[in-house]
Amino acid sequence: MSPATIKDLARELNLSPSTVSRALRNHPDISPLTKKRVISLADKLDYHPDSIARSLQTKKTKTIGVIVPEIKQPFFASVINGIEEFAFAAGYTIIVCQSNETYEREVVYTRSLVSHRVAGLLVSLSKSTKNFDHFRVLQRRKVPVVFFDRVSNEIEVSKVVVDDYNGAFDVVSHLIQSGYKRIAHLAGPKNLSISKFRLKGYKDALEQGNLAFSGDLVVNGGLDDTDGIVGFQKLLNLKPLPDAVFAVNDPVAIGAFVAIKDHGLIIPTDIALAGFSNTHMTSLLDPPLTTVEQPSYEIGKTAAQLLMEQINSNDEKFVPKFKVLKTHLIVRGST
Amino acid sequence: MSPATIKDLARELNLSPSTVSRALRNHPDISPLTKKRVISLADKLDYHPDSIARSLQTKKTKTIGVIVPEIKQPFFASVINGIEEFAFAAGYTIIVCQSNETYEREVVYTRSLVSHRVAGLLVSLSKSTKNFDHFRVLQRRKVPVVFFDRVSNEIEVSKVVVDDYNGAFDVVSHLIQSGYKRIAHLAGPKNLSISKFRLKGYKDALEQGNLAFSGDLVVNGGLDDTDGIVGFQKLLNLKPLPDAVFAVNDPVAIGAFVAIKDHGLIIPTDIALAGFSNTHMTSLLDPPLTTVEQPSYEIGKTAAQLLMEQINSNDEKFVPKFKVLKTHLIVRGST
DNA sequence: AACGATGCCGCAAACGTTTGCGGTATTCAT
DNA sequence: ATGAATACCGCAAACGTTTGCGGCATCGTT
Repeated sequence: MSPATIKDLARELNLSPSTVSRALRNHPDISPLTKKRVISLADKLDYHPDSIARSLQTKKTKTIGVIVPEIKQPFFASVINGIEEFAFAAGYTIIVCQSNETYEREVVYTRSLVSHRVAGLLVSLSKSTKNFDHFRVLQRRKVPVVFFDRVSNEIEVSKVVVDDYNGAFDVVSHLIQSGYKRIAHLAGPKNLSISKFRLKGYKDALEQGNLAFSGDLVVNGGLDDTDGIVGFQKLLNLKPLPDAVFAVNDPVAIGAFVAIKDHGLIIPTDIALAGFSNTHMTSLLDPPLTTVEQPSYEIGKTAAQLLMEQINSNDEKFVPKFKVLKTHLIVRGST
Repeated sequence: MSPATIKDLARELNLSPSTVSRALRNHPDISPLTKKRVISLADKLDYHPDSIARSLQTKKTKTIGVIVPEIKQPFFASVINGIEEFAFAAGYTIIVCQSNETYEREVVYTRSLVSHRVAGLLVSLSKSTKNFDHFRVLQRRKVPVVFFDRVSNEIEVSKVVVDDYNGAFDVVSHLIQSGYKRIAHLAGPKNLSISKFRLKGYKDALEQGNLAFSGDLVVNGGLDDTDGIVGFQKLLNLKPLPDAVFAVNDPVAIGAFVAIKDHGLIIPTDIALAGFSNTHMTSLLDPPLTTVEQPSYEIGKTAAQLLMEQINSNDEKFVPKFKVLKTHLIVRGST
């Protein structure tokens, strides 16, 4: 019927609940004999400790919260994969939330996770959050937080990102060395760290390649494939068409990809195209997409790792760490 | 510092914890005035109820467990998306686990979720689980479970699947009507329901099209793209090559896709190819892949919905429901 | 024989809620 | 003025754990 409790075991064995509790956790105060008796009865009755009750007592919990913009984006799915693996190995479970790129749901979820007394939080910011008070609340409550991928420097927490700047710099440099002269950029939301750094890498690569930067060549948009489509439409208005496009990420690149094909242009002879992320499928396009590899699984893993360290450290003054993971240029047929 | 509790509010207002508790939940016994006082102090102190403590008392919890084989598979990511949306709207949070296709982790996770006293479980079976005792335990404990996509009829619970049989039947019929005569099938793990039904649909479509079924033309494998690659290698041993391939799902189809191209064969003139799932990217292949649309988001949504119904129904004898969602053939360039 | 050390175990409080029951003051009808 | 009804609130127990402290035997030492 209803699950067996410690009291049930105690009654059955003529012991006190305290003794049973200690026996189950292998406390030295308990004799080997009673330990055996307790344990054998425990799995005879299929006893499993009520983690709710335990959490209430210890004021600790073995679950961590994860907030991502969207689960279905392959990048985030892969990050979650990494988080889950690491968390599982550490005996933690993860509760997954998606902000759907909205600020409101992000704060609702942080509240909810606080209510759940999670041991820590792993979050990648929604593209529309410009206010960070909900994270300051967490800091006051001393619940560890680490940002990944979409980070902000308004909050002092550990962060793990990829080297967006150098990734962008490398891929644009590659375009330049391949002879392209008018390189456009489909940029992401301005307030996102990834957008800023990739734009900066783009600019600096142009400068180093002695190519003039022109505001006309960068169009701001979102992060989805539809943004790639409308972004490319805008580029079509330019007098001399760009001969290359660097998209802020793979979905946008894919959008541009179909838009380019729809316009009858040939990749990479008419126009080159490069993305960012190395989504699994981009290698299967025709031509396959040049992009920069983003170690999504590792991002998740090291973010979880950083969080664990912070959870297990009772240092009064924890100094946030900042990890940037190397990217890796992958040259394929699209450039 | 440490979060405000109901006792803190009570002390501050010279009330009893019971009154505060009732005031917060808008209990009719409490005067409008004290309700106002309580509520205003509550959000002044940024009070949020401790759901741990509440769960211990009410023996209910507002979280549901989700077990999938792998998060990073786009299909499951999309299902989780649907689950999360529905759960959020109902005030529930989800804790996500991946079995990594292993039986052992599946049982570990069911135990863990029981310990967490989840309100219910949503699970898609790992391809290697042939024993179902861990679910019988859940039934004895009366915790609602619903299977989705990867189901088993050894356990009597609600299930939601897509119409694998007709989906397969339709796509193979389409191949036949397009004039293909030697249609091979890259099948999935034998014990999986989806494999069985898709194979059956394949067979019946052949029969109805007056094509002989031949065991040589079906090779068994897994569900990943690598399985598609090795599966197609095996097909190359056949005397007259097959002129069409129906893969058990899109990843396998993609594996076959690259294997076919590597062999210099042209799709669809030399050989046709069809998949199953309508993974977002398959439309971008060249040629784009014919496949059958699987409403992944809806699967998640209705699975969550079924679970909620069961959670909220205190019917003694709950009769499991079985929902099969329509599939939809999508004909593209690969056939 | 007396003493301290050690091994093993139970008592009781606590974690933050919820809830049945009872109690007091106020109101209303008579 | 008396009674009953009503409005509002507190007491105390409970949910299933964990843990500090103290207690009783037993053992070894002198």
